[in-house]
Amino acid sequence: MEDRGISQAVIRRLPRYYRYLGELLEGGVERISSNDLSKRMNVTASQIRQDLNNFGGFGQQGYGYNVKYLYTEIGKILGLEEDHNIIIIGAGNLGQALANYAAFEKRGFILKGIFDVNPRLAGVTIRGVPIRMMDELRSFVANNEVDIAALTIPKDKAEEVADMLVENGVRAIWNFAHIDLNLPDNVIVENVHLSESLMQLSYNISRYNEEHQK
Amino acid sequence: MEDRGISQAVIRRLPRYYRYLGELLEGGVERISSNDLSKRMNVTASQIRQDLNNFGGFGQQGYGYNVKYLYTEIGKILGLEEDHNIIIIGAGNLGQALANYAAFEKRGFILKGIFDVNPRLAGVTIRGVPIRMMDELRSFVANNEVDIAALTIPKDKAEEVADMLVENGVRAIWNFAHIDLNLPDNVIVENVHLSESLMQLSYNISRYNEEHQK
DNA sequence: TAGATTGTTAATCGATTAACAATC
DNA sequence: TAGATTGTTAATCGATTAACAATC
Repeated sequence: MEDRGISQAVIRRLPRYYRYLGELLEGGVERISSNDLSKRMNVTASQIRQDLNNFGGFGQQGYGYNVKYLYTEIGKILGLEEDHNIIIIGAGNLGQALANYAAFEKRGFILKGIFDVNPRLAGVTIRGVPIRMMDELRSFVANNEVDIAALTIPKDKAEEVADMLVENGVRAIWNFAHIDLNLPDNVIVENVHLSESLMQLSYNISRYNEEHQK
Repeated sequence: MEDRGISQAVIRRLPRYYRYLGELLEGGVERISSNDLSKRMNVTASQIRQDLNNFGGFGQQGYGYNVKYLYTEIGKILGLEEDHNIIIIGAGNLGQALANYAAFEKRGFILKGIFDVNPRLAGVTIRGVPIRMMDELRSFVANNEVDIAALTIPKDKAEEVADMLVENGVRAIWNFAHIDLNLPDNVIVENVHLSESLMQLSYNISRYNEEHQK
């Protein structure tokens, strides 16, 4: 999945802008300049203006940005106006954590199904959604509109399951398995590799200790 | 926490090299050239060689890289040779998911404590580690060697807890709360913002749909 | 030795920052 | 109007890729 013109570096920053604007909105702040926002967020004002102007001119000279308006517009850009049907494959702790993450629904991510191999979980319900057995997955996906599949299963099953999902129409995968999925170009994959994040942390600890001759 | 000279862009790629080399090792592959590795990993051979040469010359002209040796060296760079004592604050699904993630121990991340506010979890044990109540946290941290604290608590408590941890000697935080922690420069923070990851996925879906006039 | 492949320098590309004219 | 702040162009900085001499 390659991209039109806007770099993923910019995209990765949008949710953070969105979060800060949401907080400002809650705090009753009506408008904000790129300069004030830049101080809060620890980025340059220039970067904020450059990033936003990839999508249009949301501000007004001499005034700044209307918080509510900008918040809404970034939400639109991020696709949070539309609903997304999501299923979770793997009802282990991580899968359940995602399933219970209530804030999802607020943003239009609607939990449609949870799947696992463990028969003891059959019929257990999370936020009103029953855990189904894996052998139902194929027909479920084929017969329901599924926008996003979150994969919280062991890495040795991930590729196989992902292929099957894609075969049956799923076009976006949120991948928590420790593997790089090999999928057609028209499938969008977002990886969350927790162990890699932890290793990056570990690296930075080592570097710090070295510098300070622990 | 700023960095010596090696960019975080490079650091972020190291765990991925490490993963691929681990797989090659398991597969019994003895040596590999930057070119072959680049094809497997979908990066340029040039980038691999540049990245590695930030840390030293691990290869040999005409031969390539010894898989076992390179794997070990990257492990050292990432600090996986030393043990890291880790505690988890917040024993919800996400906290439990991390606690149960057995592969951590293999990499030298040793679970020393789990904390939660919920009295119903008091004394419950995960992988031999009892869940303790939050009011014990301060003295636990003060009296035990804690290298990393994983924060899997709601965002409104995160800042306060993080401050307390740092006050009591914790120098590295793996932050899952949806907030940017404001901590001294000598504290290392690694953020995992799942909602931002999901929004990035959502953005890419929207973009794809637009391009194909859904 | 000839062939292969690294380590490293140089060239290119992209992203960030600075500057400022436009304009509210 | 004067002041403030954007949108946008230009300058800088950093990261990636290409090229190739060194060398195993």
